[in-house]
Amino acid sequence: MSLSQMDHGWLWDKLDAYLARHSLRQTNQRKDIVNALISMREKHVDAEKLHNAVKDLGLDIGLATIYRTLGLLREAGIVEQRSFTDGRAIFELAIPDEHHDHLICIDCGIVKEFENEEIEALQLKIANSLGFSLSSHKLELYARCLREPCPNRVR
Amino acid sequence: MSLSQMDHGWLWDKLDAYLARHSLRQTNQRKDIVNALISMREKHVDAEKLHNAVKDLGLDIGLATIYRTLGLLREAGIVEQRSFTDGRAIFELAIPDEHHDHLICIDCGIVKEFENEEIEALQLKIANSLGFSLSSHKLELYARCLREPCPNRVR
DNA sequence: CTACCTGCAAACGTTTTGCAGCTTC
DNA sequence: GAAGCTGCAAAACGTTTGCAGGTAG
Repeated sequence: MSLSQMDHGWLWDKLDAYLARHSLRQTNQRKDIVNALISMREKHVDAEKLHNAVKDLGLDIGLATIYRTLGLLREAGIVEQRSFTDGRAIFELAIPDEHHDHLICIDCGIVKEFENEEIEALQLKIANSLGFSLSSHKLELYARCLREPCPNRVR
Repeated sequence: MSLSQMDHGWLWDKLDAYLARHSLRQTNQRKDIVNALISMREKHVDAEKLHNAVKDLGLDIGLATIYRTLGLLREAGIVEQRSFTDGRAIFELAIPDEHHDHLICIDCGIVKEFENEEIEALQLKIANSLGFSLSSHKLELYARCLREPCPNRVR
């Protein structure tokens, strides 16, 4: 077992369990894609970025398989799917007990993560008061850096 | 001035101001699209629904113009663009001082609106503590009706 | 040997764009 | 009459799917 596999033991366990439960196969492509995903610096990746990361490891996997595997990982609860501003889907490892929300800079697009228990509690309360049981939520803050010009700006 | 135009005076003022400020033209299509948007029962519409509403008024406007006008209305601060679960863009009138967030039923897709000052205040605090000035936010709760089966379910 | 999986290319649904003609100012 | 605007059709975009061949269990 490689180092990165050790760091993410929960992930491989979860994947194995999901595959077994649904009578799906362990394939090299799936392992390679997960390894590429783990090794990426960026936490928020889209299918194309992941495809490139896989290629950079010298592997040749079709984009369709990337999409199919990301869908599988989402169903298995291993990644979360988001969307932010543009149309494309963004995926992120769903590390157990590490829920967080996102603040996105409207100048440079940088994504900061934060946690706030108070807001989480209020969300539960709101859903209940409307007669619903909360399943998940999406909270994104769009904001501008207080220092001008934005120090993260690239363009 | 029609009744619906009276009800939405702020909107026409805002549109006129935006058009003037950017040296853009007043056209029948733009007025017709805004009127169709105002007259719709559904608060959350996509481009196709709006296109159909326009057609139902006996008007013949191209889908491309619907998209272009919705983009203009967004830039003018007259509508807000969202996305919810599926890929398509959803638009909603951005009524001044009537901000709200959304709870979406994961069974039937019905959208409930809610407001919560406490959460809004916490968001401001969080953005500031991260060194940002909050511009806008998106909060969506995905939840399941407490009564089974979901009374809103259509399928 | 029976699912299941993959790569490829084609299809998909939504949104954008190039262009020729028309409208607004 | 110059600058915008529109409709149309075609293109673009990210994503999904059908299929023929390959692979895991």
